[in-house]
Amino acid sequence: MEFNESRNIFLQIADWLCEQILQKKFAPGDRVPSVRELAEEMEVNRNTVMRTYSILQDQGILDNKRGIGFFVAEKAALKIHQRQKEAFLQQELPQLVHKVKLLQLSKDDLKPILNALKETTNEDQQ
Amino acid sequence: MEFNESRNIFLQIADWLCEQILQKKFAPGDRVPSVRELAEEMEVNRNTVMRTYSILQDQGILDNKRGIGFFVAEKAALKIHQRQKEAFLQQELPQLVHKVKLLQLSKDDLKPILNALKETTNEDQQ
DNA sequence: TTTAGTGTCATAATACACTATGACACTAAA
DNA sequence: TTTAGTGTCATAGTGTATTATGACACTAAA
Repeated sequence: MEFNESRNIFLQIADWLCEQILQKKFAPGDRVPSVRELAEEMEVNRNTVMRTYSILQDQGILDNKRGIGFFVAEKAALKIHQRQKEAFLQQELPQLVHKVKLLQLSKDDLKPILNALKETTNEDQQ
Repeated sequence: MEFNESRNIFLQIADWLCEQILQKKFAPGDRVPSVRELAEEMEVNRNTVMRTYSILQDQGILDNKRGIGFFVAEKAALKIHQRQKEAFLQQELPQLVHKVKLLQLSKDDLKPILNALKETTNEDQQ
C-alpha cells in the first residue's frame, strides 16, 4: 500500500480498515487479517499493524480474542460513521468553506462537487 | 500558536504565513518577521522557522536578502493561490465527495456548506 | 502431545522532527 | 569602526514513528 508522508502509517492503515468496514467488505463478527498477515500485505512491520489494531480495539471497532485474532465489533460501522461524521461536520467542512472563500473559486470550479453532492444526497432522503 | 499533532510544525507555520499573504496582511515587498522574531512569537525553535522560510523561498513565495531578512515575493499570492487551488481541486475535493458518499450525509447536513458556497461564489462571477 | 497459527511483549536500531546553543558572515545605522 | 539586527551553519540532545527480531502465552486442530 502507498502511504502519505504527512500522516502516521498506523493511522493510515486504520483509515483503510475503517473504510473497508464502511464499504461492508468486512461484516460484524468477521475476522480481519492477522497482524503478521496484514503487515506483510502492507509491507509494514508487525508492530505497526499491532498499533493500528490496538487503537481500533480501544475505540470499540475491533474485538480481540487472544490466540485467535481480531474481529469486527458488532456496531463497528455505526461507531466509525458517527466518529467520522462528527469530525467531518465540525472540522473538515468549516475548513472547506474557509478555503473556498480564500481561493475565490468560481461556480465552474465547484460544479463537479455540487453535482456529486446532489447525486448522493437525493436518493435516500426525503 | 497552537499546532496540530498530525502535521509538521514547519509546514503549519508555512500554511499560516501563506494565509496571511492571501489575506493581504503581508503585501509583495513587505519584510516578514525575522527568523528569531517569529520563532519567539510562535514559541518554536529558530531552526524550525528557518526551515519554513527555506521551503517558501524554494517555492518562490519569499525572497531572501542576507543580513536583512526575508521578503514577500512579487507574485507570492498568485503562486500560493495556484498551488492551493490545484491541490484543492485535484486532491481534497475528490476525497470530500468520496467521504460524503461513504457517510451518506443528508441534505440537512450539507445545507450549511451549500449556503456558504453560494454566498461566496455568487458575488464575483458572472 | 505436537504443531501451526494467533496475539503480546521487550529490546535494539534507524530515521526524522524539533529543540538548544554557539559561532560566524552580512548589512545598516550610529 | 562599532553595534545591533539580520540569515546561516554545525553540533548535540530529545522524542517518537517505524523497523527488525526474538521469545512467550494462548488456541485450535492434527
